[in-house]
Amino acid sequence: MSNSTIVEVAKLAGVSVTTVSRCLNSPEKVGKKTLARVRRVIEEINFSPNMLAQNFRRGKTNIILVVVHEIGSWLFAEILEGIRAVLGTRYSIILTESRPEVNDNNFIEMLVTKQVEGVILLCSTLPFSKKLIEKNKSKSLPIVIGLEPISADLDQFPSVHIDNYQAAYDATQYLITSGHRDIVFVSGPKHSFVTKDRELGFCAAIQSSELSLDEANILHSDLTSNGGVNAAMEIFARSVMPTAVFCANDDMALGVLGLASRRGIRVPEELSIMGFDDTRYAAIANPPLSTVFQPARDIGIGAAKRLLRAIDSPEDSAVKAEILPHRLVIRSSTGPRG
Amino acid sequence: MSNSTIVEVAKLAGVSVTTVSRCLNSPEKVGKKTLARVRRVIEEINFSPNMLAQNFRRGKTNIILVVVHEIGSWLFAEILEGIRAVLGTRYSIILTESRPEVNDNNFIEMLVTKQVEGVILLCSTLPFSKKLIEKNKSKSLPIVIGLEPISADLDQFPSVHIDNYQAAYDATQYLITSGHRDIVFVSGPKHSFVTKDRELGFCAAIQSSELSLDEANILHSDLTSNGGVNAAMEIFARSVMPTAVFCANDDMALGVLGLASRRGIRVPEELSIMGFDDTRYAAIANPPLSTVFQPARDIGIGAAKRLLRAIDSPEDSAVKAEILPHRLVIRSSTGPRG
DNA sequence: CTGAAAGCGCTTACAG
DNA sequence: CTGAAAGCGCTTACAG
Repeated sequence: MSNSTIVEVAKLAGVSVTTVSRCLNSPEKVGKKTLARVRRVIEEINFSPNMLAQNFRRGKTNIILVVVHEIGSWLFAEILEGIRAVLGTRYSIILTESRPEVNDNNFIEMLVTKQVEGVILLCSTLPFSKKLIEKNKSKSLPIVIGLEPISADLDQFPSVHIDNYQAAYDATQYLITSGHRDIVFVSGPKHSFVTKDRELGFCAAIQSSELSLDEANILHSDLTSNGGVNAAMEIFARSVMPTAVFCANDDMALGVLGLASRRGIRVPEELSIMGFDDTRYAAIANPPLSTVFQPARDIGIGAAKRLLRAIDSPEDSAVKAEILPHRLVIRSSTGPRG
Repeated sequence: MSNSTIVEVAKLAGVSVTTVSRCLNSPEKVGKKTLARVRRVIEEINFSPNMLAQNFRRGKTNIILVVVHEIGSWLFAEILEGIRAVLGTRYSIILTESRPEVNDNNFIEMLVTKQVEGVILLCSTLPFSKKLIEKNKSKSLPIVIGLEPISADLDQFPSVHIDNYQAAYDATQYLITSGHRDIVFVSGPKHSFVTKDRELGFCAAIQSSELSLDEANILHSDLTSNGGVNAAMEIFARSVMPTAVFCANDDMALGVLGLASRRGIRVPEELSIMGFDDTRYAAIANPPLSTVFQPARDIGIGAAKRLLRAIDSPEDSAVKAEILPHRLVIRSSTGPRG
């Protein structure tokens, strides 16, 4: 199939290859009758242009790179779906994971080698951020950031995310309003920028109430269910237990919830647990998890649209962050202080 | 960067472009001194070959297509990781989802248009299976199937998966041995080939015991937590409840578990619940979910290796299925009949 | 609206 | 071990 080339089509249609090429790429510049004839031939011999040759000639790869922290998570899958929805037909998407276990220091090599036309960053911690900026400078590689606020050196790029600070503030305030006085926040790794913002929001909410902020009430752990379990072990070992735990993401919260139930701690009577993300497992947890919803799909769509804009008109560099709305989702894992 | 070309390198090194090309692609055919000189120049001007030109010239895209049912699931993420681990450096991976909501009937177009060099199928229900076979015939497009047994017309392709029949048989037998007499199996959609095998295994185990197989004890639902909730609603509405539910995957089981707890049904005292896949949420469910482990990562690795073999030596068509081991993982959601 | 011709950056027989 | 030359399948000024 498709060993046929543009010259064959030209021959059969009795036109030049130039004309055939135009029929393919800018049909409006071709006479109606000619166009029809060429199209018929294309149809007949089932011709489709060799994309390899096109890419080469045009110097375009039609590839964009998406860097996620971890592909397995529901959140990223959702964002990706959004990205695909807008980029799907035009670009192929190459995925790279940024977590250290994945040996993708060939990341930069990818940029050179695969010659990607744009990058969407969905992760905060980049070992290679300087390199990236350098690339962006020298080759004007379009970059947009999604989901996470990012290190200061990357804040020159457009981004799409919720107000993590405010969201955490809201969630914390909800817990305070429910009567909780002793709330611990389980944050992510110290270098994580998303969770940093959420941590700040938590602190601010605590301080704007009459409560005092206890440093011991901020824990750092992995953003996984296992990380949640570990944090929970530390919390449950305390002589005086908090009455509420607010986790920086749902997976952690699910981990805390899991250990709580294994330890016979009643949720929410003895302990309220709040997550973040509104992952699909939050709703079916036992008890169903209260959490903060963020519009993952829209984040993907937004990021992709911005990237497209950046690619199509590099000069118009409206570098501003696009803030999407978040929403508290209160289910049964939280309640008034017991 | 890399506006430099092979001819520049040739000029600077005082050799022909042919030689530079050889240094890149078959250095063993080049004299040591020449090679060293050329390499120094390449280093100096930071040259890297234009992959677009290479691909075009070689007629290779270095792209393989992976079709998954749904990218968000832990299982697929794990398999993908396996695939990447073996294909990563050599190929870019394009992902397509096969679930109907995703409008990817451009799938076949992808094959033509993107000119992929191989396909890994991780889903059973293909609207386009005939087309695919046709392609495979006409262009000798290498195809391998992973995770799922597939429709009869596709069984000509190599595949990598567990023995789903036996795994379900084992799980069912475990439930029977635990004293359960009234077990319902929540299967996937009727056209799903994986769950069909599991269903058959379930039936066989029931029949090989002294129990009688009741058609009403086989339900069909979506392979999602929501599908599990729906199935559970039907089950819980029965005048006489089963003492065990075996779900075709973990997400469903988690859904059943969720509804059970909301309805105040004690698990496993009143109801044992068993899943399939050993998803990462199984371990932290409340109570932790008994399930069947399948080596997702190894499935990915196996499938990728086979694809590589199929690409590299098309003649050697050892079309046999590779069966990987499964394992029962008994946690707390199952127990002796109450 | 159409065509002849140059050229994109490589690879690969072929000849030596 | 090395090089001159053809060519992969397109696109794109340029000219008409």
